[in-house]
Amino acid sequence: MADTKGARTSARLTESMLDLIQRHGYSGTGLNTVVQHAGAPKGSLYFHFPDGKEALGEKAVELAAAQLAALAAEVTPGAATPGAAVRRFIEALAGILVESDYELGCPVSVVTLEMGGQSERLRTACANAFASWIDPLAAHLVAHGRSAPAAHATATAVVSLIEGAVIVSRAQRSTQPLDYAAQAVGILVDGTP
Amino acid sequence: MADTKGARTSARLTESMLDLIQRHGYSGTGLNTVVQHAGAPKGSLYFHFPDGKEALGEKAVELAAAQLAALAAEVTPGAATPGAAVRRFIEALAGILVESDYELGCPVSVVTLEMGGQSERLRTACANAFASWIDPLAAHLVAHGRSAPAAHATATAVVSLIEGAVIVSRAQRSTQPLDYAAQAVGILVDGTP
DNA sequence: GTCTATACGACGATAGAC
DNA sequence: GTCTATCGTCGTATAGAC
Repeated sequence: MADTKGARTSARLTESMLDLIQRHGYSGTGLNTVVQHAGAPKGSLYFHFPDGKEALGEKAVELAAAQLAALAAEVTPGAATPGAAVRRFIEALAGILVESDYELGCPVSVVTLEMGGQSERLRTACANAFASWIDPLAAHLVAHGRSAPAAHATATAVVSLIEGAVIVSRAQRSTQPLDYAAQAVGILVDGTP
Repeated sequence: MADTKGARTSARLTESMLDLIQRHGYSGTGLNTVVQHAGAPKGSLYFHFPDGKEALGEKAVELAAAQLAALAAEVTPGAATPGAAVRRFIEALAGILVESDYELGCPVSVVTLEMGGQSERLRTACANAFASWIDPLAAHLVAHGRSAPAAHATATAVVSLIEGAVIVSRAQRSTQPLDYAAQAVGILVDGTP
């Protein structure tokens, strides 16, 4: 079971990195804090992540992408229209934001803004994370009759809108911007207010 | 002219802080780097900003708000519709992004995400910055016949959309997400694709 | 108003024992 | 695989001369 335990330590480190990035950003998150938060042995960090902080950040971004995809899969089935599905997703995000007392922001956004110009590895990870949200949504819109180019454009705008609304909501400590984003999504995706 | 020189030093420090926050985030920007970038005497920092980094960050956020308002005032007059005005603004942002080789992100977004949960002072400064963009846009929409609540909702969504599109554009090193945002703004604001 | 010097902690990362 | 100890650097902030 040595591998299993090692894998769990690695996973806990990644989860802690993700949680702390959401709260304090990438540069604001120290590796000492990460191992402490994970309850992991400090000496194990560079065993599991020989490339150091950058590799850990990359895994955290990938985990964030997977977690939000899972949230979408959990919350959207049964929605009447694509727009309704997206609005359910936005409501779920608003719930997370309120539960955390507006301390959780999007880790992909903040890593993009802090490290996009300095680490090609992290910038690519963030670009892939955004694509992992845009592409399935675009495919869903195509399945509902949109042309592929229009679907891609709309899906990109919807992801951008949600991303921005999370930030404005956090700044204002209110879910109002997310609510307005949900309204706008109805117009953009379903064509009805 | 002692005051004038002091004021210029203070202004240069604020401008440098703003520039560096856009590139490396708040935590990633060291005060040593700021004074060096500003060509300012190191000993002068805590004379002009007795409250230290937090005060400097606050001024940088306020400067960012003013600079983007000035950009809007420069670029939007003469537009046929409110949506066309916003689209001109988005094109200007895309130009800045390309000229900087995708190194400049929104300082308000990144400060919100990094420090919103830790510094009430910075969180408030960011909320005020967002409001300073939302409120005039909402007023403009009211002047074009919208009801006040609808105008506020649409203006908030538009600012969120632009904010998010800047981030996604930076991650993808492409202005495409901003272009799609401009299309979506046409639908949301003017009601025509 | 600005200077130099420095306090003091946290940072990421590494070495070598076990 | 994990431990402790530590390296060198950089961070913010302060002190006291001028």
